[in-house]
Amino acid sequence: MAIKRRKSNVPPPPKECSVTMCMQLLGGAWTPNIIWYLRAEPRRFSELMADIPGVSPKVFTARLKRLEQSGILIRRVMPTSPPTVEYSLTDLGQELTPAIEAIVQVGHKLKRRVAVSMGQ
Amino acid sequence: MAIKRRKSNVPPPPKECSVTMCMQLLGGAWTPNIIWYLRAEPRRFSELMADIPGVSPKVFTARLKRLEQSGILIRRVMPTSPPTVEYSLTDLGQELTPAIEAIVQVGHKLKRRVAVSMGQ
DNA sequence: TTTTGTACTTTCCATTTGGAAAGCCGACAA
DNA sequence: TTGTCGGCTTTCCAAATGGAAAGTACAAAA
Repeated sequence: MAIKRRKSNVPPPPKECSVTMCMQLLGGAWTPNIIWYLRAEPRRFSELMADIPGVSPKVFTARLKRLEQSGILIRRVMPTSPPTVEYSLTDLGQELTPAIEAIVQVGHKLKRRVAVSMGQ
Repeated sequence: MAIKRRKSNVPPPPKECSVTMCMQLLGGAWTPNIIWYLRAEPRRFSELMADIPGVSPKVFTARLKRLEQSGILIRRVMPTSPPTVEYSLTDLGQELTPAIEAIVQVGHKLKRRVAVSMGQ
């Protein structure tokens, strides 16, 4: 029996994939965490790194650099001694916070699922 | 000059990182695309794979399996011949669609940024 | 009996990722 | 002159990732 292939009536299949483009930013280790900790206020390099235990300076600076180049965050060198560097989200970066909030929501439920399935 | 380390007054630092937990699901190649194409209606294996050009069957089934085991989607074998398999989002999976919509939004703007910077 | 269709699975391999550890730089304090 | 601080950078390496290509299983149609 032949099966008819249903045509998709899903809205617009994103042209040249916006999803993929944005996920190449968010995808690497620690990236969403950085945005999460910057969502309320600017934060310094060492503060942010302490917020996110486990990240190495190499990966951490790589992420910050990529996010800056993509216009998600801004890097400001403060005229202190020794110089300190402050990172903050741009408007574009702020648009990602609802995404990360939804991700956190689902993360919570995933944890409950695991907890429940381990409880029996 | 010593610099005072500002204490974070960001809300709750997610305990045992919900962000990271959920990103291990969403992180792999093609994962958000699968959710995107399932958000409106159930869809068959080969349909979904055609929706997402470039994905290999190996990676594709690996993603579907992981998403099923995490309770993001449901796999139903239909009593046809040859058997067909239909995938659909669970309620938990539906909670991810706002996240992916926000990601798409930012993806659009990233593309415009690139387009503009190439135009001059 | 051979072919077709659907949904995978397996093997192999190059590339990418990211962790650990150590080093670097300029300014200032001791 | 040596040490300290903040913010990185570099090197090395093991593990994870994902693509290509081929194979599998089962039922039905030809």
